[in-house]
Amino acid sequence: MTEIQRPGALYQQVAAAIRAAILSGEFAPDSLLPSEAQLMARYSVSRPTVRNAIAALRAEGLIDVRHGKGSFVRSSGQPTLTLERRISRTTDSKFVMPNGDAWQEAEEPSTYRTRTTKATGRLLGLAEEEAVFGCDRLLIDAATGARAMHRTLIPFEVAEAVPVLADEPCQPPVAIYRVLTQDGHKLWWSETVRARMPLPDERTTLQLPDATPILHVARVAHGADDRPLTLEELRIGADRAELAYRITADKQPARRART
Amino acid sequence: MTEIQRPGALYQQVAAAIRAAILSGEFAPDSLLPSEAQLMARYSVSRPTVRNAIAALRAEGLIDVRHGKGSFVRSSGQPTLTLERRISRTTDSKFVMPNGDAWQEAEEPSTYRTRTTKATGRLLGLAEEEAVFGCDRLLIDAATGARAMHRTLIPFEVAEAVPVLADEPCQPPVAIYRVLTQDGHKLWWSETVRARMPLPDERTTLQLPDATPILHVARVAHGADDRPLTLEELRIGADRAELAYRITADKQPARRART
DNA sequence: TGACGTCACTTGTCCTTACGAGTTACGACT
DNA sequence: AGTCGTAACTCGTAAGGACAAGTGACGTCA
Repeated sequence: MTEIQRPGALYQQVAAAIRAAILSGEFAPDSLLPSEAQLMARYSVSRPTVRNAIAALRAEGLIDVRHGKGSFVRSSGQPTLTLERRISRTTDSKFVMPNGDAWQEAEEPSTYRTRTTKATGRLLGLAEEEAVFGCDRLLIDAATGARAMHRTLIPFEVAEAVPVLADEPCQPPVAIYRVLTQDGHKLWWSETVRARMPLPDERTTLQLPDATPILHVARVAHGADDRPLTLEELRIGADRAELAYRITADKQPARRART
Repeated sequence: MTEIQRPGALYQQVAAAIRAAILSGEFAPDSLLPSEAQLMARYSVSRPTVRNAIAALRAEGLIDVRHGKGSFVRSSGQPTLTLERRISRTTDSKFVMPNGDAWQEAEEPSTYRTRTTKATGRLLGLAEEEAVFGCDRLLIDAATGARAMHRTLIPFEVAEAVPVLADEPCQPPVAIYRVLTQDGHKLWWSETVRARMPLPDERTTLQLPDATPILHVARVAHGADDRPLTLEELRIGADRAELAYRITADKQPARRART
């Protein structure tokens, strides 16, 4: 089991041996791996080689290393927080989101004026550098402790058409949906999901472990004429959260794929 | 601009300086960074320190390094392949998926018998180690060259109820939908989206660059009594693909969040 | 008994040196 | 003119040493 294979660089052989030992169950989840010194002796390699192998396994998200303690097999921990991306209406015409009341706001949401980037502008049907209201929230799931960054963007043009929004643009999403509906819009939403590695500031505010990507969800609320009204961005560590959608077949034949 | 900040380890200061230079635009996307030797001179540090800083930036997905050539600023490349996760029915009762005909199959799909894992069993409403049909496909997008791994799992019980499936279980998803519908099922689908770092074999078959997570989508087709019928898994590099969903408000009030 | 200091262990950082391997361009030889 | 080898660059791998910093246990001292 501790044998070293032929192919590739030495540190890759060491990494492959440790990886195989982990996947085979020889090293159980949450258990302590041999120390660097022990691995040096076990495979007869130098410390840089061992550290290089360990760095590779960290980048794969297989192990966690704690200064002064050692390397631990990461518990792949399937069960996570499932975010149901549905929106419902109650009988008294309020909007409700399945996970809505499980989140706690870590601090007062901060409102500000900002401008669209190329990406956010495209989603809102605006050019770059258009003025919008922004509202940032840091959400914490009460049960799991999972953290999420939430941002709402509202174009000035949309807010000005709805006095309640222009007056207080930083409201919870479901409240904004209600206001827009009362303004005569029949809402539907489009979401795009992306995954990427976090920037350093996202890594710290979301308290992410090594090699943990984030899910980046952009939800656009569409109203009359299918015009984009608001944009919500949700960023959450992919180690603890998954997204859930419901799909039903629509009747129109799909248009031809890109020409 | 080449100044080194105070906080943290030397290599982190170097990494922060380079990162700031990239984000400020001093180093444009796709441009060549200074070589390791030049960075050693610029910051008066040793080569391991420079390499450690570069390794940190690689893990963040900010740069790509090519052996013998140098380090390049990764073009953050927003525009990607958008996978519309919708399902439509044509007038002649076929099912169509928006991106369906843009994919090419890299090789013959392989059918086999396998068993559910804990995760796939849960999604199919089965226990662990239940026998199922499996069908793997490697898909390549004709336009962008993006690669995706696709797998369909069909429980024996479901296939046996539909002779066409038991006879030839490895059919395209839309064909399976049609067969199930002709068998009397009124279909709807649930999808769960996760992101994680790829395993080594996924890294190679999907040809992923460094620090690139994968999107892992599991789609379950539900039929009569909302019983799970089939499971499709799609794995694709998050550097080139994004998922798109459409949401409409449903009427039922959402149940209380977990107690 | 309690508090605290020390020590032995862990990983983190940083340096020096050496050579292997991929890339490119230049120049000499045919 | 064309071909090919070499040289000079790049990053990759590997070894050695030294010290800093976090952790936990043990033992001493009050």
